[in-house]
Amino acid sequence: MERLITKLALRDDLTAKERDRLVALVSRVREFAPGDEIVREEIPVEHSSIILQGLSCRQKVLRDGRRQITAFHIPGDFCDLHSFMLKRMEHTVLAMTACRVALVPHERLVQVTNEEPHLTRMLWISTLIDAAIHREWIISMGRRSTFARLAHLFCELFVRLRTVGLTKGLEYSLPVTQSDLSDAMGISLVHTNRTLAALRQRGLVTFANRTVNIHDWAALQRAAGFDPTYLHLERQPR
Amino acid sequence: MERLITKLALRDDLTAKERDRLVALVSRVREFAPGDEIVREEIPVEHSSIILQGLSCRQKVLRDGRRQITAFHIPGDFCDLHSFMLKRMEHTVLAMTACRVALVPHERLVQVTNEEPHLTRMLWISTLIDAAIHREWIISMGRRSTFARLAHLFCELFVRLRTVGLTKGLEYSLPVTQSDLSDAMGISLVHTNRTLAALRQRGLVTFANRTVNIHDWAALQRAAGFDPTYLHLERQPR
DNA sequence: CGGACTGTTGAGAAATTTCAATGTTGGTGG
DNA sequence: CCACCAACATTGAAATTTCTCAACAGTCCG
Repeated sequence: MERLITKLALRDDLTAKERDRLVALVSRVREFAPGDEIVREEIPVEHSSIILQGLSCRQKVLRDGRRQITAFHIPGDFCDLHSFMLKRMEHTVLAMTACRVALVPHERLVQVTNEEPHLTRMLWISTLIDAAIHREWIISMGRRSTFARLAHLFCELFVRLRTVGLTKGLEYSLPVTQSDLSDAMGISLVHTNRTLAALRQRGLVTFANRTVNIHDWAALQRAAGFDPTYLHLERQPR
Repeated sequence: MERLITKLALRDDLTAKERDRLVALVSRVREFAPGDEIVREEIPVEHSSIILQGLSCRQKVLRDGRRQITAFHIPGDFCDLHSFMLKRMEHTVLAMTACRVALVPHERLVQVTNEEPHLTRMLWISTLIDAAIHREWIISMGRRSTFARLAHLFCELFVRLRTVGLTKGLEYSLPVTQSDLSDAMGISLVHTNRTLAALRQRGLVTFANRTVNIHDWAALQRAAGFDPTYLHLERQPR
């Protein structure tokens, strides 16, 4: 929870009361094993989930079996806050590692949004940033080379993980397979493998042993066309 | 404004007072010519925009000149409600036709969100649906053939326009060029042209004279893998 | 009538996928 | 401790998709 609060507080101050209300949202904590579905497509839910520990992703499997990952959720992410209002989920949220997840009953969210307008706006913002990340992915998939696209993802995750204290220097853990990366980038596994090799050879970044190691942060950003503005990490009173 | 209210009311009832407050949000109405920037990237704004008439898009131009369209905004869309909280915009909103736009000062939005929690949730929902549309685009760009991708776009726009009464039968006006479609789908102009020809030849849909004509709605949906659930058009009390 | 914008077509080049084989690693049971 | 298995990563090569370049046609409008 500390991480969620840290993230929200980046954008505007939270009062002690607001922090308390956030903490009180949680009804219980659940553990998921790698591969478990945290939220299953189609099944209406009565609570939203905050990732406390572990990595999860939002994905959709098409009828022909192809899979697309639309987002990664890291600790501190309110990963399906939107299910609070859009009960029917079109996607599955999948635990990629062991995950510890805080469950927030929707009726508590209704209460909080009735009583705490400022906190409501702060939560709203976090969903708006999710949308901004989606737009950046669309740009990546549409108009960036696979090389730049992968570089951009590594940049995005680096910045997001750093905000919640999950990087060490220029290194961070990204416990996914190359196949997962492929499904996030919309390319084939073979091509992912070759593009990773190219990123490595150019001395930008290495992805090995489920760890991302950035060799040249400035060059990586340049190659990716990465501009962190869209993550809205600066203070912006609401 | 009627269209915005229609759309919101699809999901849950709005009281007369809430409708009035929505209408009272608007400070003035501006007209834009085709090609005008309704919202310019980087420039902090003090109001949000509701499209009353005309077609606009959200786009980003990369340093190398390539362009990606991330969304189309149709009449009734609160096209940059998120700027209310994320002042710095990373994208430009461009008028593709002559547009009539209602301007909503951010301070009125703060007031409304302070005083009308239910209406706030309804507005929040509309941004969540924008995000759901983004995710569907990511899926399209990542894992659907260009054929299915274009088909999917035509399905999406058909359903969205129909909700605000802007279709006639299986036909609707889509005043964009093939080049615009290319920049939305992340493919080249030539390839767009050929894919449109294929859609036409297979008897699914024709795009000509800036008009989309659906020949076989069932087959088009099937080819696109289109499932309108993500647009959340059913009633869902909040 | 001419020019600007848009749409169409052909053909070679480049990116990406698919298929298929091989290498590597880490865990497990004997 | 080791053989073996499963999952993951790597590589080569042909097939396919998509892009780029380039030319030309159609339309609208001043």
